[in-house]
Amino acid sequence: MLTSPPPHLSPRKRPRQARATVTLDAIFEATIQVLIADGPRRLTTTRVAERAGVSVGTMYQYFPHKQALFYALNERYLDLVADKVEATCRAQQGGSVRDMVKALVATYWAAKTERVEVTQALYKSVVELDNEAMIEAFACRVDRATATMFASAADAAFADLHTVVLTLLTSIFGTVRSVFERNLPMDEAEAVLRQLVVMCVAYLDAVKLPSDGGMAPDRSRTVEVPVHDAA
Amino acid sequence: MLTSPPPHLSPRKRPRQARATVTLDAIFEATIQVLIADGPRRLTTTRVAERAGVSVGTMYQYFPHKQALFYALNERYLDLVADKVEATCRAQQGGSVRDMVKALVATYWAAKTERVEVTQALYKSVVELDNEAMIEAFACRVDRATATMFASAADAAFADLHTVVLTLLTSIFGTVRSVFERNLPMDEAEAVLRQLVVMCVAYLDAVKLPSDGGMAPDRSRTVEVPVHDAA
DNA sequence: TGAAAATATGAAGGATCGTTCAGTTTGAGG
DNA sequence: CCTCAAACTGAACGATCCTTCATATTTTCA
Repeated sequence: MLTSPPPHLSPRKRPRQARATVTLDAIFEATIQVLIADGPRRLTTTRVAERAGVSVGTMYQYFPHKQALFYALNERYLDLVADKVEATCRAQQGGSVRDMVKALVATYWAAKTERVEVTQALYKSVVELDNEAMIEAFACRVDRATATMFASAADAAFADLHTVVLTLLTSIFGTVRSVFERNLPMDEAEAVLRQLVVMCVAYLDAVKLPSDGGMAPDRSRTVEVPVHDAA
Repeated sequence: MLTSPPPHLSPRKRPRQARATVTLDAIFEATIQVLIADGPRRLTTTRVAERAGVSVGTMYQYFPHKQALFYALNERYLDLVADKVEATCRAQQGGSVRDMVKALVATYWAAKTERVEVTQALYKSVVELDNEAMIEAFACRVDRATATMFASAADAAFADLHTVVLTLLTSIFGTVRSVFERNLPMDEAEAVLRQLVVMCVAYLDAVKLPSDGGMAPDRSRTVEVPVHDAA
């Protein structure tokens, strides 16, 4: 969590006892289930509470209002995805560009397909939520991890790494989202994904600096890419 | 409009007099404005009517309920975008792959940036709408036009045109959407767009069939790509 | 011009939903 | 076991909101 949520969206209190944690998890899971079953419009505080097996009042002990619940839910999810991407990036340090792209696409796709309905439900719950800051924070984490990874590539270097990474991630995330939106059948979806890897590799090959005949980039230590705050 | 909307979402009646047409346009425009100013959650039948300068009852003469209004609004918009893409595809018949990609990206981007707030507002209004069929219809039109265009390319041919087009469009549309979602500053957004073109061209170059030394594809007549219904 | 059709009005009904709070139950620590 | 804080309950309130319909106004056209 790079940035804490805006004050009006932050939780009321944190659970101190074990049962409270259980309750919170139940509320989150119930929210997802109601979102899937009834859609965002029929997602009601009462319905969520009922499904979670708690009373409405309990929800309001943790969240000042419905929006805060949504916010926390999405934040939880994005944090999880960011974790996975970061792990992948770490694992691919020093590898080939092709492997990096493959791993990146696979990781993101896996994270989104693990529970397809959840992903689609969350895409919808995002609406009407001041989630600019949240997305920004997510993007920041992923940008940084990806840039660090590509900076360590064994077989390529890039002049404008920032733009390259931005393009790559925007297109990967966007493409995956588009695949979900179009509701493509599995076989076509997977075909597009495979092609996406081809596309990204071809792109990186097109924009990489000409290799200096044998002088491989120094990989003796990990290059940390500085945080670049987009104003 | 390839498919008519599901019965429960179709308009109640069509305007027969001039003033009715004016009213309808006012309602659509008001919907957009309220969507932008107040967000989808505060978008109320009363508010829309008020902004449109008509009474609530008038709205219900044309739409059986609020959702139908949303549906019609989005359908209108998508039809417009599809029109533009089709026009571009027609204009690029027989050109080079690079020009085609450039034109495609430019057209889609222009359509979405013409009124940025509208685009973002509509992205949000789409939620919670049985718009699968609508998106499917849009995708169908655009897929077909794009496939026809690329089939006529002067400098390349493709083995699996269907998959290539699907990949290309999914990534272009997805990337544009992602750019909007991240709210990138204009200069970065445009940089990504330029890179996107590079990316697509590199991809097409990577998957095109090896040119048969001088035997250019027959461009004497336009090849119509058959409609491919995704079951 | 006059009647029929199309269009517009907006107060009122009915239903749902978010949120509160006074009171109860449960768990932790001494 | 006792006490206090933490956690939980759910009926009730107030605020909207969607939709209808009886009525009024405007346009068409014979």
